[in-house]
Amino acid sequence: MSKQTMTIGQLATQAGVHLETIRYYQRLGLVNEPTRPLNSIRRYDETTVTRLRFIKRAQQLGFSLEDVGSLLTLEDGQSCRETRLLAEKKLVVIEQRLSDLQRMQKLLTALIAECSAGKRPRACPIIATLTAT
Amino acid sequence: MSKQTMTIGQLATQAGVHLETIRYYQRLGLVNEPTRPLNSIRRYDETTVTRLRFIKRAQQLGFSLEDVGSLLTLEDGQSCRETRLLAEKKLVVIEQRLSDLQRMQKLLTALIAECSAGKRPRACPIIATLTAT
DNA sequence: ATAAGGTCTGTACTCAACTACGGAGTCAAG
DNA sequence: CTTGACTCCGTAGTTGAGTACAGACCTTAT
Repeated sequence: MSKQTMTIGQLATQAGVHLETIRYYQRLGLVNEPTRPLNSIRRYDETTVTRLRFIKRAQQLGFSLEDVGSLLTLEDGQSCRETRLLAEKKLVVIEQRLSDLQRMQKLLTALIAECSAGKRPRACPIIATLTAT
Repeated sequence: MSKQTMTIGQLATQAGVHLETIRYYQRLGLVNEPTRPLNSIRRYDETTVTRLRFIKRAQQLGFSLEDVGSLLTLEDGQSCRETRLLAEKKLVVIEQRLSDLQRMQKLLTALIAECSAGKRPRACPIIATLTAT
């Protein structure tokens, strides 16, 4: 573990998030709050930058902060059984999303190709891509 | 086009969304509001069910309702140029998400395999999966 | 040693995406 | 032809995820 050197402001710019967002995540327990030295301010290290970036990426994939919280419990794997159950549940969700995204990807690629080929504009059945009941 | 038969309540249960959510989407212009016959109520057809499901799936993939709105414009492809530009932009986003998800998938799969193999619990580097700067 | 600029703490505000509700109108089973 | 359930419309409340801010406390460059 690297030593704690950054102030919260530096942490925020490093991670590319708003400073207040960090405090918010701390309140939720997603990011830990280093103990504050007597009469001084808190310092952070690189691992927190990494964690913040992880949270943001996971959100873009459609996970809520609550989801992120449970993903993060995998990070400090407790019992094997629990870890495994959780991992299996998340995996199902991820595979569902993967296949949805892949379908959209295929469709968009085809659409672009058609346009490039100078075909006349035509309706794009994008809705159909995600329409498995 | 199939004929309009469903009431908004039936539509809601068919699509698995809250009735008020439908009205909300109508206000946003994501779902169209059929004209109301004189002194009667609106009726909907299957295509609206499909559209609602599409919206919900797209949201799970991390798209906002605004994003969804623009995806839906692809459905009635206007000019080829515009369609193509939009499609290309969306494709970039989708491919980024795909690769993030694939990394998580790999990791979780490996983790589950390890657990199944009866290895002792160990920390799972899930954060590392999404940590490309 | 002091002033400018960051940090701390708590509380309050914002915004997207719903969700609820009241009162009037409509439908359909008995 | 009534009565209970549903629809319409407008407006108000809720939840998740931040953002803003005030006033007191640190830090650091001069």
